[in-house]
Order: sequence, then structure tokens, then C-alpha cells
Amino acid sequence: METTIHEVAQRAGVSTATVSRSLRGRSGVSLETAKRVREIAEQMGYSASPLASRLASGHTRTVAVVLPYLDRWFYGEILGAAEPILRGAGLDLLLYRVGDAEARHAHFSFQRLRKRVDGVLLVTLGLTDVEVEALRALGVPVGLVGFDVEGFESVRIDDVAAASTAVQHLLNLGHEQIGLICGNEEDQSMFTVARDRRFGYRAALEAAGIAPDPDLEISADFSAHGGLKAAAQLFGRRRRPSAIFAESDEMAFGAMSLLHRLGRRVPDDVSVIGFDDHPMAEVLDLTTMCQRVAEQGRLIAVRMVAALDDPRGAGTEPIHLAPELVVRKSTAARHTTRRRAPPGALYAKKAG
Amino acid sequence: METTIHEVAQRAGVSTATVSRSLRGRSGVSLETAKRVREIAEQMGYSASPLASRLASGHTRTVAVVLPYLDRWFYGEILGAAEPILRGAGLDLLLYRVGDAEARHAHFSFQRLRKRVDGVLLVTLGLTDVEVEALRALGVPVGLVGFDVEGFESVRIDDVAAASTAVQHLLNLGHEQIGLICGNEEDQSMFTVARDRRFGYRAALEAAGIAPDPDLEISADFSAHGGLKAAAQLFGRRRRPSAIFAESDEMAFGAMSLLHRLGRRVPDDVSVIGFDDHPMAEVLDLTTMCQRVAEQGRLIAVRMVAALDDPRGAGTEPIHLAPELVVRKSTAARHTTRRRAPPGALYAKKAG
DNA sequence: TCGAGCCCCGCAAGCGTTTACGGTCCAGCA
DNA sequence: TGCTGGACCGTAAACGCTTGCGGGGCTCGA
Repeated sequence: METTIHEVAQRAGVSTATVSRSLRGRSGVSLETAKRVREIAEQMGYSASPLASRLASGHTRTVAVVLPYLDRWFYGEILGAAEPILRGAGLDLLLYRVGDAEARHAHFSFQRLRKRVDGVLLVTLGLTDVEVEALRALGVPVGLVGFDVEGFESVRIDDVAAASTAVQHLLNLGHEQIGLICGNEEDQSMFTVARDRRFGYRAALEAAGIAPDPDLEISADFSAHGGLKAAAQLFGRRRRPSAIFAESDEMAFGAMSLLHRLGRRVPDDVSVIGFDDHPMAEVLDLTTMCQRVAEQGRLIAVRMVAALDDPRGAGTEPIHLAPELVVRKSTAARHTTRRRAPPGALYAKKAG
Repeated sequence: METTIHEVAQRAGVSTATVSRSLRGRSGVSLETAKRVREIAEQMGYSASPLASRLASGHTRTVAVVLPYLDRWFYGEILGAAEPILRGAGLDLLLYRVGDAEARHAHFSFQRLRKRVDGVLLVTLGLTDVEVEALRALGVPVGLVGFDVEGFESVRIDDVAAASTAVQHLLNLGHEQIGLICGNEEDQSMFTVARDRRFGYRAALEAAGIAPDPDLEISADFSAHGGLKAAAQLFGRRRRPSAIFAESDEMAFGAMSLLHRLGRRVPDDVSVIGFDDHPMAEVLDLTTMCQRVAEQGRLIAVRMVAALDDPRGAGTEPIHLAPELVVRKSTAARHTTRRRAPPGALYAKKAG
């Protein structure tokens, strides 16, 4: 129940120092004493109070995971992949969600991590310079997903290149009016991602000799609902695109939903390409850029554990994963013969 | 940097006790002294070490969230809804994922929470009696999502009734061969959910005078992929159902994907009903049972905060939310006229 | 003027560990 | 036998707070 190290020491007839040493495998204790102490502790159901242990030893065996959303696929995937690695290394996970409001006070926010965690994992957060400095001042390893900062561990993909690849795929299919459903660049949390992908989109267009049209770029929430609203805006205008590049699969799903409601067929009338390779993308036959999210989560966790084991090994090279175009059935050449589908054919049989 | 309470005390010309009292708003300090101390602390960028504070005070202002998966929609939703409430009450979130392997040692696992957290939130975990006892022994408030246990706070829906409602909907449409894609009851983590929904399924059939056919019940992973595999099994047999009830929307999506691959139209050839009201359900026009997941997460967090504020208020009544049938376009009456869809009509225009 | 009572505040004892330091004991060597 | 050194182990000082207890000063009523 309330077993303390003293009780174990008393029961074993040794000092608390010996108990502590025995239990954590430190030297300075004879093998037989250590064994006996361990048995007694086990039998008493004793385990050291992490609080006291941390206070005394100075390190917390805890890492903070800081992210902007918990209820979105991407973050769950990262969390799910990182957790086993971290837990496997005996580390605890402290969850911090920073919304837009708090982002302003992020400096203060990070301050709260002081003496609280041994490492910090940031997932797709656009950091200001002062925030970066605040992080550095923590004096603990920092891991980043989705962007990189000098001196911090990081895993990411090349969003610019990936976006260009996606758009190039559409260009190759003969599309010229290509709508973009992009993240809000004002949104601190997705800053780099939204900016980079939009940049890649424009770059690909320009390389093809097409001037980017601001009217074709709609910013929205990184969600199906956001994608739906953005698509509604896109198709409520005179000049409608023949293809859409959505910066996330979920946005793409929303866009497809809207197209469906408008009676536009995918890919016959409009091609749609997403970004992520969300599990549902396969279900919906969505062409997308696969960015192996789980792998990113796994890798940053591995890096974090390594950095914790060997504190002097800070600042290894950023890991850049190569996204891959996954072609499915939501993209097609422009000017396909248009046919009316019969009622209820939404989930119709593929052409035999 | 390394500012301790002593430094603040020294700078303010008072004792550490006064600093502590001022900062945490305890009585016994004059208003002006408290104000001055607070200002100095603020200006020095001081914040108390949570570790030391906890050791001394005895409570941790931390709650553990224990769940079986991190990379699934349901859990992200719960987490996302509970987090703001908890954080708003000044509580930290410690994340514990318990897989199947660890579930066996859950007693030991919970033991690790001792003296570590002020409260525990369990999400859809099938608990054995000894695990329940281990939890009780922790002596802290426990909150449950998805099932309830005497003496613990809990939020859930009536899975049996909800499943029956779903099946009844199919029965009303004239279906008699109704396949079930259900969770694995061996899976500790989803024990109650899988069992209850299967029970509700059978009950509805029996009430309609139809004998449940074990061949029509396929257990699978609670995921799109699991649903796909289960559906493949279901439709690889001689007697094929005319409708499917999937115990989760994600399973339903997988099933729809398979049906699509097999060339079966939804709902013309096969009706599909899911469970959850996943955001994507709207996109895919999936008929489903809405169980307001976020609301469940929010409510259990509120209960937890209340229990923490008022320790003697343990064991209030369980909250039972009423699921609601949301009819969309994936279910239809049996024996619809069958029509071949033209090629590429997967995302076809609705009949005008 | 004196005592009671209250308001502030400091003292110091924890909270349950870890760990630097030093002591004891015995083997081994001269 | 005397001394050195190493293996074990205990003592006690942190770690950075919180908080019960008590003391000093001031107000107020008699």
C-alpha cells in the first residue's frame, strides 16, 4: 500500500541506500544482498515513487508530446507510432495540446515544461524564433515532426516537392485549371505545411507555364468539413477547375463529398488528388501523396530515445522521407466522355 | 533558468513559506506582500517545480488516460474532447496505451499509477475483477468510457439497444440475411462493446423471428481494413447477406470498399449500416448509429474534474447517452431493381 | 495600562528518493 | 604483524517544495 523504501530497507535489514542501489542495479552491493533485497521488494509489492525518485535524481523519464490537435488522423497516427517506442524505453508521455490561443503564449507554455520532462516532441507546429529559443533554453533534446530547426532532431518530408509532384500528376493528365484546397497559413500549427505545399503547387504550375490564379486557392480547415466548404467556394464561381489538389486526404474527402452533392462525377468531371494516404483513401480510391505518417512518428521517437540515452549526440542530421505518388481512381485525363450515371450508382461496380 | 523558490524568497525578502503561500493563493499572507511576491516571481520567470511541489503536497494534478489505441478515430475523438476540460482545470494528461500483451499484466500496470496520478480515465477497456480491485486500491477517482463499474464515474451508451435499433432498421427494409461484422470478443480492449453489440444484433433478429446464423457473424479488427477482410469472408460463401451491420463506421467503410471491388452496389445490391457517425460517414453517405463520441469524452472529463474537486462525491450515477439512428443512403429496401453502372461511375452524379 | 486575540510571517520538519562520501572489514602482500 | 586497497554498506545531505506550529507585533476593549 504505502510501502516506502524505508520499510523495505528495514525488512531487509539494510539501509535505504542499499535498497535503492539494489533495485536500480547500481554497483556497490554484493550480488546476494542485491538479490535478497530485490526479492523482498518484489514480495512487498514495492516500487519507488517516481515523484521522489525524479526529484532526487534530476531526470524525469518523461517526454512531452506537443501537438495542435488530438482528434485528427495525422496526430493519432504519429502518437500511435511513437508511443510504443517511447514506452518501450521506459518513458512516460505527457500530452500537451496547444491551440491557436495558447500558441501566442507558447513561450510561457514551454516554460511550463522546465524541470518537468526529459525531452520534447513537437508535431507540426510553426515556431517563432522566440519559441525556438525558449525550447533551446529548456536544455533537453527536442524532436520535430514536419519541419526542422538547426540543433533539433527532426523527421519530415519535402512538402514542396511532394506538392509539386501531385500537381504535376494533374498537369500530365491535361488539367490546367487546378484548384487548391490549402491550409490556413495564419494557423500557427500548420504554418510550414500549408506554406510549403502551396508553394509547391504554384511552382509546378509556373514550371508548366501556367500563372497561378489566386481565385483557385481556397484556404480551409485541415478536415473533411473544411475541404467541403472550400470546394463549395471553389465551385460557386464562374471559372471552375477541372481538378483539385487538396493538401490533405481529409480535405479531399470533403471536396469529393461536395462534388457528389453538386452532381459532379469524380474523376469524369473533376479529378481530385489528396495528400497523406489516409487509410480511407484506399476505400475511396483517392489518388494521393503517401507520406508514411506512422513511419515519421516511429523515427522521431527512435531519435528521441537515442538522444536521451546519449545526451551529447544532439543535432544529428534531419531525416527527410520521400513521399510517393499513389495513383488510384480519383484522377483521370481531362475531357473524358461524359456519361450520365443511373440513379443510385454512387457505389457502382467498376468497369469489368 | 534554475530559479528556485529560495531565490524568489531572498529577492523578496521573505521566507519560502510566504512565497509558496502567495503563489498558490493560500491565506496567511497580506494582500500587498502576496502581490509583491507574485510580481517578483513573475519577473524572475519563476514557476514551482511540479515534481517537488507534488512530492511535498501529495497530489499530482495529473490524470492518466488509459486506452487501447491511439491511432483510431474513436480514441482521438475522446482525447480531443477531454483534453481541454482537463487542461482547463490545470490537470496534466499522462498517456497510457495498453495493448493485448500488457492487458494481462494490467494489475501490475495499474500499480504503476500509484502515487503518480490523481485520477484515472479508462476508455473502452474490458476489466477483469482483479483489475477493478487494483483500480479501487489506487484510492483515486476513476472515470470510465464505454462501460460502467459500481463506484466509478462513467459515460456510455446502451450498445445493446443501439445495435438492435440498427438491425431493426435493416429488418424494416425487408432484409433477412443480415451479416454482422463484429469486434473480436477475445480482445480485452473492446470486450464489452463487441459483446453488447453482437448481443443486440442477435436480439433484434430473434425478436423478428429470425434465427441468428453464426456463419453471418464475422469478427474482425475495429478498422477499415478489418471490415474489408470480414466482408471478404462474408461474401466468399454461398449464402450471402443482403445487408451488413458493421459494429463501427470504419469497419463499414472497409466493407463498402470490398463490395465495390466485388462489383456489388450499395445500397442497390447490399445495404450497409455502421456505428459511430464518423465524420467520413457523411461523406460516404453511410447510414449509421450516432453515439456522440466527443460528448462522451467531454462528459467524463467534466465528471473527473468534479470528482477531483470534491473527493467525497464519488460514485455518482453513470451517464447513459441515447444513440440515434442517422439514415443516409447506404441502406435501402431489399430487391431493388438491379442495374449495371457504366464504367467509371463510382463517384457518379446523383440522379437528377 | 494590560491582556486577549488576530493577523502575518518564519522555522523547520517533512515528502520519498538518490548519491557523494566515508567507514568497516577482510584479503593479500611485504 | 602491519599496512594498503578494495568490496560493501551506512550516514546524511541534497532535491525543491508545502505546511503545521508558534512567535512577534498590533488592535481593541476594559
